[in-house]
Amino acid sequence: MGRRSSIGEGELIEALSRVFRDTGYDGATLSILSEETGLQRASLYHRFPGGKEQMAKEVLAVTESWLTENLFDPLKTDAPIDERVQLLVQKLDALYSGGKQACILNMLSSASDYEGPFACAIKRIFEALIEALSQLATEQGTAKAVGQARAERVVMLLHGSLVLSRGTGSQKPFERFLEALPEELLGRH
Amino acid sequence: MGRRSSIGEGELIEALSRVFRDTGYDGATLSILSEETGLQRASLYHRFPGGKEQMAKEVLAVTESWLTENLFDPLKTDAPIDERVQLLVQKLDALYSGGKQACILNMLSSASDYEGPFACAIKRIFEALIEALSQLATEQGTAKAVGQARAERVVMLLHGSLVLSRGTGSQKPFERFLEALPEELLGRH
DNA sequence: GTCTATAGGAAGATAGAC
DNA sequence: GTCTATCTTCCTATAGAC
Repeated sequence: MGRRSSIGEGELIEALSRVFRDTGYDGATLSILSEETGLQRASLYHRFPGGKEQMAKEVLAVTESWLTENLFDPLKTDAPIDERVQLLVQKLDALYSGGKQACILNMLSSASDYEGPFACAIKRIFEALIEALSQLATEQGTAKAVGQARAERVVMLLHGSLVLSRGTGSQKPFERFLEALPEELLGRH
Repeated sequence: MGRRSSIGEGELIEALSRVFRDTGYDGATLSILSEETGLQRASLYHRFPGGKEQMAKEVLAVTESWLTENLFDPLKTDAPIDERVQLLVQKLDALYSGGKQACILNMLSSASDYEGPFACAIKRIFEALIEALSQLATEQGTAKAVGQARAERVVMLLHGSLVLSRGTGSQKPFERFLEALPEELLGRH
């Protein structure tokens, strides 16, 4: 059990996520992680004996379950399809702060020792995201293959818009993506 | 003037580009850069007194002029539009090795001290790319705003497909992007 | 469970011989 | 223009007190 001024488990992972998301794996030094969590290096090692690699792994694990509970599952209600697509738009807007923040999946893919530790979780999350969108896309009678293709395209547009927004220093690409999302996913041109 | 066994200017920048593209800015240590170029640390500092930051800057500068000469300008011929779009597809396929390689713009955007040194060049290259595609898109009588939007979308899809291909460990997303590119850019649905 | 202190090594960068 | 050798700083990780 923690002492009085300890940081909570939730806030801890959240702070680590923020650092990995903003600086990437190699840029996330223990000094920064220590500063942002308010814990000393040694305290971080007590909580994560595996060091930085374990921290990133747990961040990814929490990200995965967070997305499942707060994005994928809420999209599975029996509310009208347009309502759920609007929910998707709002959630993505909040998740990436209107395009100001990068995606941790992209940032952790850039790890120099990428082969192995994160690849599996990242792949799983990408596929779960596509699957969730695919279910939305096919619920109005659209053929499965078509819905799947649209879902994959939306995921491409999402991450491409984030890359472009960061690269150009403008939130507009992400905003335009969000605006086009319903048409892209449901195929109403 | 160089000695006999020196690496050429072109190969030097090429080797540096490869490292930055594959490992990101923070992951590109001087040890790796030294190993991949065949030059010792001190030799690299003789050529780039500004250190790693100057190396990345020059890599971006060369990337920009390379793209201008080998991609943007060749698209400005008076050949049939479909022929030029096919050229674009081929060039992109080669540039990213069929989706196996990441984009250096995305990888250098992830630098921990991103503010400043690279932001400007990266932004310029993104805009030049969009502009080049926009010209292609509007040459068949399409409205300027529509062509611009399509060009931006193609750039999003390009980078999104690269992110997705790396994240899932499959070249298919990039391949599907290349296949859809002509329709996306010219709007023939 | 958190801390201070420190080990041990790799990072970026420089000096000076050739 | 390239090298070996070195400097300083920062890194990851551990030891041990509280």
